[in-house]
Amino acid sequence: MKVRTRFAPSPTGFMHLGNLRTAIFEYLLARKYDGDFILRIEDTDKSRQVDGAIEFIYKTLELCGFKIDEGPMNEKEYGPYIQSERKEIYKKYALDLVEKGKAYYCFCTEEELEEMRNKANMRKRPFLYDGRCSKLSKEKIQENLDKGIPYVIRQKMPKTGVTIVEDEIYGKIKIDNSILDDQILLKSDGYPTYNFANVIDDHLMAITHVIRGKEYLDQTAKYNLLYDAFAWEKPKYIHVAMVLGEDGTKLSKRNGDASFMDLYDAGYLPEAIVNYLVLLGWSPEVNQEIFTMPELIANFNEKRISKSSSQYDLKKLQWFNHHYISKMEKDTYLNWVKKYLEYDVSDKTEKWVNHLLLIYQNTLNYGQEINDLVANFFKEIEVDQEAQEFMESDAIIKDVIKAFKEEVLKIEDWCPENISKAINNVKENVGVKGKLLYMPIRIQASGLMHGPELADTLYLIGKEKILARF
RNA sequence: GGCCCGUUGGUGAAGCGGUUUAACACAUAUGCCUUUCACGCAUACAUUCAUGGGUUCAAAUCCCGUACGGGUCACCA
Repeated sequence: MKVRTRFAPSPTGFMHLGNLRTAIFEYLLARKYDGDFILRIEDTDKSRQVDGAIEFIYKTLELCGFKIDEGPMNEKEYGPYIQSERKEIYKKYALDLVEKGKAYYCFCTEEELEEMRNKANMRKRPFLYDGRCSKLSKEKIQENLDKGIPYVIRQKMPKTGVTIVEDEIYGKIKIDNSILDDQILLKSDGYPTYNFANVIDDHLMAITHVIRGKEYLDQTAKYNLLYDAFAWEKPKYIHVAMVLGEDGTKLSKRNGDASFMDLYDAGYLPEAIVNYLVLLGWSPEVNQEIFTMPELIANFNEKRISKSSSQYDLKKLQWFNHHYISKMEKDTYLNWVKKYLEYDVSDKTEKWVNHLLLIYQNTLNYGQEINDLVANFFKEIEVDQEAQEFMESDAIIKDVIKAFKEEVLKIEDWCPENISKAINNVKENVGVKGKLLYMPIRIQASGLMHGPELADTLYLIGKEKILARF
């Protein structure tokens, strides 16, 4: 049987890293077995719709390098791939279950349910629907239907026994049937519930492996009962533990935790993000951290997904990103990093800009950081206290400054090579070397004690400005 | 509260009964390199695997209890 996995997000226009990681696992599993990767949009809650969300999801997955074999924007035989367009399908299957006596109409109102809930609360018992509507006579049901009374369809759950859930990661989980609610399959607005739509779609779309968050582990008992009711074969379940934020709590937009797009906009490369995320809660058998997509596919083994949740660590992501940036081709790097440069460089030559950006390729952690790194070349000189103290630490420093200015005046072709020679001449003439030679020049020129290669720094500042500062 | 799951360092983690004095990586610290600054490189960093007990000649690895953390109990996904 052909392996088919699916990524099934809600169209909220927001993709947090836990979500993306699930997509990565699903994608890798599909590719590893030469299977299909399907995108399905779960929009059964009309109130959470966001315009353009589907395009957003496509864009995100595309940036990550995932090829979607089937989905709303490239439909195949299993469509439609948007749940709101499959409304009639769910209804048909829900009714089918009613027919078989495994589900029933429920006409209970919000108020009635509220009352039951309160009673349960008072007795400190979890609320379970008492199944009163399952005892309605055929005639009464028809009567209610004719009157147009709103209804939901609920699944009849067994009251005794246990349901076994088999998960590839967690093994066998036993769930007591007595805690299972007669779950709603079809809501009164005619839309299916998430759980129901999932089972129907996964079966109809021939999904073989369901990868999802661990928070669904308990719910899987209900899924299994549904598969049993239809006498359908169950997919393999792979529940994955959560990704926690940097503070160890749940990832959330509110906590300011980054989403994929936030990171992308800040200048994190998708391949770095993917590489980082795949190693959160999964480890390969080989001792290797940097992976290309084909390597990932070859090395992926769903059995090695971790049982415990893992904490997101920006520093490590930065390390991956730094690595990928420094490995970029020169031209690719320049085109990429220019998107993040916010300074006005219209009065500079392209040569100058490229030189500036290139010297930071091995330092840069993320695109937007270029603005911090480069800032000193766009503002007036400021000498901090430490630098000031250094300048006063030795009498010879004044001679270095003076000698260097003389050397600068002699330079005709202003380039890093000639600047290096000038520095060397100062070394010979004044008789200083090392820190005492380099620091005074650096501080006098830039105000800072650190920065890129000195000759490059001076070159970029420009001859005129240097002369003015010395 | 009931039920389910988890617990190896600041972080990601390997290990799954004996070549483990717990791999590797990030972070951190120190040093080296570069006549400066970064990059890079090297070294250090858990006497111990939440905790108590048990099984065993031998346990991070198996079993039980406890603690802690998380999840779940909707006409939300």
